Amino acid sequence: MNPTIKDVAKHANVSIATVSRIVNGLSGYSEETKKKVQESIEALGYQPNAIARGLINKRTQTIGVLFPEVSGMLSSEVLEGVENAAHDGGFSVIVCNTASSGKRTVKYLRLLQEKRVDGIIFASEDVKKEYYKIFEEMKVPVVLVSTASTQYDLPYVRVNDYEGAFKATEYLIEKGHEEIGMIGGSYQDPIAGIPRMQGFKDALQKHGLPFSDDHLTTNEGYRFQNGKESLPLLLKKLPNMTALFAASDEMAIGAMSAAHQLGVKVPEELSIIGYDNLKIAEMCYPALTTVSQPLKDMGQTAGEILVNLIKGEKKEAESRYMPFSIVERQSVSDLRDK
Amino acid sequence: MNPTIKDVAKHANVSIATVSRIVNGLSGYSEETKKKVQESIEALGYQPNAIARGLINKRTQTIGVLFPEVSGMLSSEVLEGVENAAHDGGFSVIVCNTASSGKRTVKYLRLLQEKRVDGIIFASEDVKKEYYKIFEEMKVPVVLVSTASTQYDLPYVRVNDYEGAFKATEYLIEKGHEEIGMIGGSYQDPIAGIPRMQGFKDALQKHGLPFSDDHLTTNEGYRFQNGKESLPLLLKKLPNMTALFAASDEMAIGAMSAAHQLGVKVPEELSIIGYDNLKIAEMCYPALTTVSQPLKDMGQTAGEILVNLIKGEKKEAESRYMPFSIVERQSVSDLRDK
DNA sequence: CTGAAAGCGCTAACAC
DNA sequence: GTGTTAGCGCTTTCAG
Repeated sequence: MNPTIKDVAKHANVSIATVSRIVNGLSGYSEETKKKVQESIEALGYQPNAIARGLINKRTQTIGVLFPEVSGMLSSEVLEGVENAAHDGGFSVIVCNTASSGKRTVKYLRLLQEKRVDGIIFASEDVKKEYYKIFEEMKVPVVLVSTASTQYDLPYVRVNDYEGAFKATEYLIEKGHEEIGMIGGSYQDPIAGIPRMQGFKDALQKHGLPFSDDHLTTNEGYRFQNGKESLPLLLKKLPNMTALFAASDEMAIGAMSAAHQLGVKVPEELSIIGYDNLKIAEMCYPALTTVSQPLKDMGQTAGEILVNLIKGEKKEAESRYMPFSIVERQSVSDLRDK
Repeated sequence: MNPTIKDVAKHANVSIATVSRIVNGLSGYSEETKKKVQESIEALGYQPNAIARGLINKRTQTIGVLFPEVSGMLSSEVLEGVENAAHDGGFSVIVCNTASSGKRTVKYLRLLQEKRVDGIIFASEDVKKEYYKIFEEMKVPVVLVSTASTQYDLPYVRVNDYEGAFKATEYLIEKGHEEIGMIGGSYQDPIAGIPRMQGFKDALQKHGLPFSDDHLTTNEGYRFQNGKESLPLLLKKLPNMTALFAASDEMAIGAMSAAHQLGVKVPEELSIIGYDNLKIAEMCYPALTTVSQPLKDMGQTAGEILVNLIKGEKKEAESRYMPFSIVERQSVSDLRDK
């Protein structure tokens, strides 16, 4: 067995209380005993038991992070940021893969409750009533990242999707495009779906460009396949389309792939702008112009907010809109050049 | 505060021992008291405290996973597999980002030791002496994934890199290529570096093809940039090169990107085969032919082995070579067609 | 079948 | 300065 505080106390000929004080950097002992105890700790290879500590402090120094999918490129960047902030704040992070399943999510939340995590980061999904009830039961702070709750007042860290989509569309318009299509998400998705489509529409309208259902395809997901399948549909509805806004980078790259297959040249015949700025955006050819979400920063910020909330330094959490920007690469051509 | 076992006992008018038995599904109580207790549990919303449990059982039902980089596409797929297996086995997983830093790794290992994790998964890095010493101190099982230890006898889950590289090269040769180059890793890297380069050389030799330093560039890392920078170098050394084996998909795609810029057509003028089969391999254009490592499966398998080790079902861990395969897509052309 | 009590490793009063 | 002691919430003998 690992040595305990008792063993150290015995070895150093002091009481366990003294050892505890020294280990925790409190006051109340002479330099002499301190040295003695530290030698004993060294000699025995003593490591304090965080479990016992947690039992008494009611603090586990651990947070839980829930993702709909841990291997997604979006999630993994956010996770890196969260892990970073947590670690800096002295916390460990338990990852949970909800697989977008309500049952799994509830199961995980219960687990995190039993494990007495000090806080939770909830990513990329809508907060259902069941979840919120558990949050309340747990009485630990919760921070949303890359999502927001339509019904509950929970702090979030995200970018303004409406604005991002609006700007992306305007960017295309500024480049001289007039027949612009969009590969969108779902009208059921209040987070990434509706706002991005609305931003698109409003930008067209503001600039006096027409919008109809022909300008848009909706999709269940935001994956490569969705984009790849959407492009031909969109092209059929809008044969003169010169530019395209995709609601995610994966979709944009899917569309690019479909374009290659159809012999449509990007960006010469079709300009494409994506959304997210995943690592792949700069790896594809032509490199994708896209709306950049500071994914890692978002994770980091969410982690920091949570840590502050746990430490009680901030009572009320401030939600944060993170700045987005348009990263210009090679997938959009300027029609005004001609 | 959350209700404790005491509260439940009081509410149900029984002793805490009885509640404990019922909660843990042990025997020794009447159906009647069981019902009574369950109602109390329900009424109070009681959740057993895993911390207190862990203190007494010396089991936290938690494992730690160390990655050199959590946002890498390789790591994130492995992580998903690990998380899956762990969850199925009733364990939670704490992720740790070592950032390839020895200091950070040691710090994390200490942390995991304090948190009393039941086991560790160590990914993609060589096991240094310092690490191994801590593993021994901790007395918990360790499983390596996507790496192996040259010095220590630790169970691992990985693919045979030498074989993978050998087959990839042979694949190119079978397609009629004779001037074949390689973008490799480092001779300092005994895991992914040397074996893949050796496999490449040996395959050339077996088929009577020449090999010299001109056929290879070495790199510090396996990233997109490394590949992108390597291609021009290689092309200068080996102007007649018709095919290329890259030691990672990222490098392959980097090379592809450089080829596009140089006006070299893939696969018409230059065939490229990668290594890993990341999700991006099918997203790029042309879709990348590559050596597939079953990343998620590897994580899953490593997780299962670790769980078995912890549960004591298997005393000695069997290391596992996972099967690789060549996924044919569009980045390699068949010279014999002409 | 059920309860009392010891104790997991530690912290935090409270004494001396 | 330092030690004693009472728990944290739970499991597990050991009695009854």
